[in-house]
Amino acid sequence: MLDNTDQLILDELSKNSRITMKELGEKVHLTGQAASGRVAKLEDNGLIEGYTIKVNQTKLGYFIHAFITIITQSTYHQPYLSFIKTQEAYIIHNYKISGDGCYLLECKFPSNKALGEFLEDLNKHANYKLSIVINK
Amino acid sequence: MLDNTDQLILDELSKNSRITMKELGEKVHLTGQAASGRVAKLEDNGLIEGYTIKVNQTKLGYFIHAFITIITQSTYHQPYLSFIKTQEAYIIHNYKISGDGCYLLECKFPSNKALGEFLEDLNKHANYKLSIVINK
DNA sequence: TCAACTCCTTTCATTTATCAAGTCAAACCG
DNA sequence: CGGTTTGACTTGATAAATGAAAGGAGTTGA
Repeated sequence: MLDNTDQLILDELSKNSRITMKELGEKVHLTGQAASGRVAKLEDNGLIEGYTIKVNQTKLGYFIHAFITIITQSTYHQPYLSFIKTQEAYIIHNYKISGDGCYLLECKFPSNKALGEFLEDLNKHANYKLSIVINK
Repeated sequence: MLDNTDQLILDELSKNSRITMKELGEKVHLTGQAASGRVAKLEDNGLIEGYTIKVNQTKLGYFIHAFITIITQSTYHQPYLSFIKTQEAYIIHNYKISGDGCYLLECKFPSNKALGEFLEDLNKHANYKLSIVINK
């Protein structure tokens, strides 16, 4: 269902999704038209979910990247879930997890002040453990 | 340094990085050439770090998405770092963190068997706490 | 006021994408 | 075996996007 050429196409598009179909074709030894057809199939199959960019969050002013493990006191998660919906600017992902905690929240903040205020509000709905990303 | 139009451009490219410059221009009320110029500047400034695709990992056969908190016994992290370099197929990100643990490892695995073997090898170099992603 | 700059638009030549046939090989089936 | 079907690719023609050059409008500062 997914041959070596398709794999190469995914690799190339991961590296540069704005490559022309002609160039992509050259890299995988096809014409642009054939490459384009392959890509269309990968989209139809749902393997390629979308085309996006990598944005440098630090240059956007988000200097803090954090993971917050959430432990909700009660079995009612709704207050927490409602809360984070109001904080979309800071939230990158909210993963429901098994293991130590109920959720793993990946966030970004412009300053310690913003982080502090966020944690204060968060604490009304859940307990947490904070991990700040230092690197990579 | 970054005006509202630039912000809109980043939003549009995040949603679809393969949009044509002409279409992008229409969305932000510029000509294609002007939009193209803006994008070139965003690239030069390093705000746009690259163009990529979102791949459906489940359809690629990676059914398990996990976060592993790493606690190295010794202060010497090299054995762990060398180990994960040999496991690139499974590693999405390796974040150095402050807080509970030394690293936060985001990984993907095709099966519980692969996960199990990975953890067994990992345990030779570090202790860990495993969280499996259930959702979102 | 003038010059230098920035940012945008217009125009045009070039490149790229797209659509419609047409080719080829493998698989299927009487 | 021969014929048909199917899937994946190529070729060729046309429409669309891109990139470069020229120029205009607004801003800044001497």
